[in-house]
Amino acid sequence: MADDKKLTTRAEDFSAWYNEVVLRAELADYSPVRGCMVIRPNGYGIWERMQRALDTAIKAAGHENAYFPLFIPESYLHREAEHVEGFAPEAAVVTHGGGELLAEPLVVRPTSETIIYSMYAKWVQSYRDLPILINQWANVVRWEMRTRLFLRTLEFLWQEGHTAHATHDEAEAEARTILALYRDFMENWMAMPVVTGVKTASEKFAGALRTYTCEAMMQDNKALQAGTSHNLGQNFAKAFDLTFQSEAGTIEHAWNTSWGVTTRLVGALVMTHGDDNGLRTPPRLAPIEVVIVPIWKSDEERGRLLEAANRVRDSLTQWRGRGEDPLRVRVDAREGVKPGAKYYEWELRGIPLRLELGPRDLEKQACMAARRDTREKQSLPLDGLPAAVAGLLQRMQDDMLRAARERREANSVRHAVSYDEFRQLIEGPGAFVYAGWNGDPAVEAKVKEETKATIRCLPDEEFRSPSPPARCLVTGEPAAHEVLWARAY
RNA sequence: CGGGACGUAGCGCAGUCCGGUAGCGCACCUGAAUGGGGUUCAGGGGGUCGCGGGUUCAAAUCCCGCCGUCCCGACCA
Repeated sequence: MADDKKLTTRAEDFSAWYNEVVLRAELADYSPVRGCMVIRPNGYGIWERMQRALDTAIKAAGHENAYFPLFIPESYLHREAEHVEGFAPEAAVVTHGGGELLAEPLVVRPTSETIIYSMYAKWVQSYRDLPILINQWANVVRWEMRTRLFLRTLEFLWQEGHTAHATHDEAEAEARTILALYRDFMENWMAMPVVTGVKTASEKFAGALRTYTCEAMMQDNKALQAGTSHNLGQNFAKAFDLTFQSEAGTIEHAWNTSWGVTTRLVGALVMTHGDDNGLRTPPRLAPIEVVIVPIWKSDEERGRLLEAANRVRDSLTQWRGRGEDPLRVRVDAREGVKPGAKYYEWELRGIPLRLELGPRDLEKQACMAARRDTREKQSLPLDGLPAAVAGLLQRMQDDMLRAARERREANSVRHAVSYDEFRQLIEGPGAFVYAGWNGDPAVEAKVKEETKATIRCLPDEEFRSPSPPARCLVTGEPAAHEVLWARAY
């Protein structure tokens, strides 16, 4: 039946809806190996846009790209006590090579701190060799028990930055700089607002001094950690003899940071912006921003309309009103597929703007423009079309961020007055709930146990309440912090 | 690893209780008409019914064993 074509609605079953969008928008597919994922061209195109934007920003912040090996000697993981505890259980280990049992097993990197800092140790002698600011684009493997397309796969793609500095303050500034960079990307490219802040001890990266996070709210009101930046202190420098001679002549351990974002961002995009018709992509991230659908009835019309559609495409792609960022346009000239079917398909795939061009439009020297985000249609004159389209795309970009922010604020509670009320909020539809915390890990654990909610972060200044709660939500003791609670992916 | 469900065409499923020639929808191929929001009609291709064993004249169906997947928990970007 025609019902096969319909998506499960978000309200009915968010998880089923999410999987359907990812599969049917051809972002990804399941691989023969459980928990791994094949990223299809449509999904990889979005990831490439993300990569390009992030890579540019990371380089502008003074970093260079390099590449370190996939295999890490197993003993490296064991050098930092907390790190091995965090990652050994989910490590994939190679025991054989060339048909022989290996003398030392090789771990497929779950993250590259150990291999990278062991190399930095060779490269650094003097404070003059610092800072080292390196980023790499790579894949990593973590043997998760349960997986989910894009959000948690056994293998995933990411960028991981690894820096070494002469002082704590410099490393701290670096970690904060990257956090701000991530937030800028998530908000201004992905149109996905995030709350930034610092993780609690129980939620921080294994081996870090402090972990900073970007927390996004998905449409089912669950939180998703979209990116992290760690001040590693001297923990890895001590484990890998990463030392330098200071200006004063003393031998010091370097201070490290590491930070990364992953293909999870593609999943975050779907769960932030998708609707009951499929994916919505903010124009800046869309591999194709505009699709032109010519409409014809006869062969004579077909030739005329295709020619017109190509002319419109050329006028858009050749326009330079956006500097070195030409409009990304595609003409859907397929025969045997009705226009309506094309509309549904491009909507499912999230193309921001559709231009319908039929005989009636051509007579009026106009075309019909349909926004993916609001599904509003308007007629645009072909004269001056590129500037109008670019303006419309920019407005869509802004509107999507605003809408996502409004949704988050509508589902955020500045602070719960009682633990009962808190539990009701968290166990109900779910939300971001800000509350007072006395700083005791036991309280954190108790709430997690009872409600499945975790402290997402101690939010940065700009996210805190104007009048923060004075008391700990659970114990009633004076509150040491205001924290953000949520159920999370 | 604990609790639950499922495994039949590329995808989604019915058929299993009560054994008797392998079915439906979508997708795909051919032809014609159609074409401004998922076209219609006609024809067609595609299956060791997860694997192995057993019962039976006869097994997708009943019995035994194995394997795999998904969902709920513990772990996580």
